[in-house]
Amino acid sequence: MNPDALRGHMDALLLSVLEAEPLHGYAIIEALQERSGGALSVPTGTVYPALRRLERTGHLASEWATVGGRKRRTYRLTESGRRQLEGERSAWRDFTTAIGSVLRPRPGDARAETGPLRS
Amino acid sequence: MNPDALRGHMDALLLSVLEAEPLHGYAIIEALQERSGGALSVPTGTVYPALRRLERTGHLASEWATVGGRKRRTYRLTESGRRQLEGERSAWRDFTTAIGSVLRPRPGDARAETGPLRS
DNA sequence: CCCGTTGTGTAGACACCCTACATGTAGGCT
DNA sequence: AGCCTACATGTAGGGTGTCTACACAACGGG
Repeated sequence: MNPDALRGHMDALLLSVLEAEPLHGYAIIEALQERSGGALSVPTGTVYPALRRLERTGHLASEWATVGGRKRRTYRLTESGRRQLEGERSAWRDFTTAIGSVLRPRPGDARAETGPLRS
Repeated sequence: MNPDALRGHMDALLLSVLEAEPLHGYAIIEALQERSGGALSVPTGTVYPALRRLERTGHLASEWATVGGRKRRTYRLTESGRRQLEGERSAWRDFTTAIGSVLRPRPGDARAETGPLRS
């Protein structure tokens, strides 16, 4: 997966995996991989700063917890975050529609015509 | 359209509008707007450098032409560009599939349940 | 005792898109 | 004549979000 392609969609992904239940960073990364069928391998250096960014903008809130001697910072969606997620979803639809309509091959564009089409 | 969302998809867009016929930069920008139903307003400062990048990597070739006193640099797909376009299309499918499967709302995620579901 | 897994985090590099500007021709309007 | 819009190409510099690489730390198994 081209790293640049993720640009601007990270927030949507994070908000989406947190919609059902609060999770900590490490679990979020695993959830992204699992939900995408292994296609998404987001490094920690991307996720942790993004989570802090989303907390700073009020879309997430976090609490510390200790489980089995390990310290976790668990993030959950705020009300603002839920609204943001809806916006991201609609933006995603618009985005894919726009790009898709440009990318979709037009009839006659193929360099090797399949049909006869002669005269 | 969030500028960051376009990141990494510009090449695919340019290659795609050039698939059917060679075009010059200005016409490419108009074609992108038209094909996307007005959703894509890509500034010249994005398109011209991107076209040169694609020419440098061998996916495009260009010739100068003069039409009505105006000088145009007309770009066309190379064979390498056509192969690249196929790759970009398949990458786009993978990308939307991966993001889509994460973004798709799960049953039970809604904060306000519509059904009763009690007991 | 080392190593893999779990877990959080920062620093710096890099890539690419954007804003803003520079330059020039053609044609219409006043 | 002067001005404005459309057409047409291009560069410089800024911003910002993702990545690579690293640091730290606790746990459990071999």
